[in-house]
Order: sequence, then structure tokens, then C-alpha cells
Amino acid sequence: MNAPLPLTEVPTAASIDHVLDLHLRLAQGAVQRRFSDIFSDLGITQTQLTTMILIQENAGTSQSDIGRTLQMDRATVMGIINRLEGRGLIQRGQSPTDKRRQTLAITEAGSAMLSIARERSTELGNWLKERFSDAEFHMLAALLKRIHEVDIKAF
Amino acid sequence: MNAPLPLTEVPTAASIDHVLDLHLRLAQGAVQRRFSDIFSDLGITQTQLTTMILIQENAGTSQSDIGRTLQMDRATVMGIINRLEGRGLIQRGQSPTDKRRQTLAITEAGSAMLSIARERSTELGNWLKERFSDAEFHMLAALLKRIHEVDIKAF
DNA sequence: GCGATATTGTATGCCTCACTCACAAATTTA
DNA sequence: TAAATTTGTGAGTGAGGCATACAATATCGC
Repeated sequence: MNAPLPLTEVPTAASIDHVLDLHLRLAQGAVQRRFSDIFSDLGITQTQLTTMILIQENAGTSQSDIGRTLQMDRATVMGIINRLEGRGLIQRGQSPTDKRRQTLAITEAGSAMLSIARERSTELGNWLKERFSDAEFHMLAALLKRIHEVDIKAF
Repeated sequence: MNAPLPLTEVPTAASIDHVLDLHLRLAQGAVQRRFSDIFSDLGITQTQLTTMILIQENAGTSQSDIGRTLQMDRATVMGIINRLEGRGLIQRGQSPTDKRRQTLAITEAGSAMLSIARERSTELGNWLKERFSDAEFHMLAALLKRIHEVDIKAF
């Protein structure tokens, strides 16, 4: 078996410049893989879970709201909502005030699944935390936040 | 226009536990979007560019090597290589020593594209760096590294 | 009040990435 | 030599992300 190629040992200009982007991508991939493992029996993805939590904790939200919060296209959100609704985990209803809007709500089944998911979430959290001190953990979150928050401001 | 939903203002157990994962995902998404903008005329993705750089700086690498380095499945790497080869940016050849292996090399066209891409890469790097001090920038990269490097070690 | 503009959801279609499973050829090991 | 491993490939599935277009509704400016 060949050893993985050296990443930092190829100090070209371009390599250095996008090193952060690379680490970001690899880290995200690693978390995603770990997530799939932990949640495999629930058959749910990171995005789907976050979406459900958002709906649960913000009763009556709309797809657009979710899109803005999670930085996703309206069409993308629709796909996710479709999948979740198709599995009976959430429900669309109509807003009493705005007829364009559809309120989103968690179903019984969705609620049950979320209970389990919250435990698993802790497991994922621990997997992450074991790499960091508390200070580092919060620092990391804060630094990452700067990347996407400034992104929002640009609109 | 409705304000985005509050993220940190919903301090449920689960929310807190996967806050890091969420910020990671959002940050990665933001970078990806920025990347698309900057590289739009080149029609190349982050993964594709990283793959090409890896090939250029490690002449004769194989698909498996790339997969190990970038933590991707062999089948996934093949898809990427197929696309790049289809556009004439890279070339497959045969390894003189191992007949299973295929050596990968950058073509003329690929090399030309990489020259341009390296400049753009700097632009992306600056976009990232303007959020951080030098110390923070390196700290962030180091912390992210811990997430995917420990992941490797698990195998 | 009315017309222009914006918002919301939806549908369609296209693309990248990522995975599984299966298979064949070549190589390494036991 | 036989067994296990590595490498590339193919087929199939699915999530996610994008642009574009359309219709219904709401809101804003006048």
C-alpha cells in the first residue's frame, strides 16, 4: 500500500494559497463520513437533520427561511423538504397570514426520529471534541463562523 | 424580507452538540460558492483543481494515490479523472512497473489552465485571509487538520 | 386604488460528488 | 503455487446544488 501523498510537503504557491480551503474540505468530508456512520440506521443526512431541528425549534418556518439560514437555494431546500415529507417526517401546512407561504411542522414520526438523533448528535459532538480542548473547540467554531457570516453580510 | 433564523439563539442540547459541524458545513459552502464565482470562466470545481495540482506536483501518481490523499473512494476519483480527461486537461498512461496502475499526467491544455488557476487561487486565499490575522489563519488550518488527520489514523 | 416590483413555492433539467456492489487483471504474500 | 490484495472499471443510486421559468400572492411607490 502506497502512503498518501504529502500535502504540506509540496510548497508551491498555489498549494499554499488554497491550503485552508483544502483542510476545510477534508475536515468537512471527515465529519460527513462520521455522521453517516453514526446515523446510518436513521438514513438521514447532516443537512436533513439540521433542517428538521430548525423546523422543530422554529414552528411555522417556511422553506425560504430555512434557505436563508442554511445558505441554500430555494430549489435546493425544496428538494430536501420533499424528501423529508416523502418519508413522513415533516408536514407542509398553509400559513394563515400569507397565502404564498407554507408552514413547516414536524410529524409524530419526525419527532420520534429527532429524539434518537439528538442522542447520536452527542456522540458526533464527542467525536469532535476529543480532538480539542474546550478553548480550541470554541475558537474553531468562532473562526469558521467568520467565514460564512461575512459571506451573508455581502448580500 | 424575513431575517434569517437565529442559529445560536436556539440553545437546545442537540443544537449545541452539532454547532461545530454546522459551522463547518456553512463555511465550506461559503468557500465553495466563492470558488465558483472566481473560477466560473474556467468551469472547474475545488475538487478538480486540487486533483490537478496533485497530479502536476506528483508526476506519475495513480488514481488510488489521489483517493487516499483526498479521502475519496476509488470510484469517486475515477469520475473526477474521467471528467478531467474528457476535457483534455489530463492524460492517463500506463505505468512501466505495475500494469494495474495508470500514471496520470497534466496535458498542455491542463498546464495552461493551471497557470491561470494559480492566480485565481491567490484571490481566493486573500478573500479568506482578510478575515483573519496570520496567527488565526494558521491556527484555523491546524485545527481543521486535526479533524481529518485523526480520521486517517483510524484506518 | 393601481401598477410595478418582490417574494414564495414549485417544476424541470443538468451537473458534481459520493457511495455500493461486482468484476477482471495484475501483483504481492504466505 | 494458492490466497489475499491492489487497481481500475462499470452500473446503479442518491443527495445536493445550480439556473431557469412560471404562477400566485404580497408589498411598495405613486
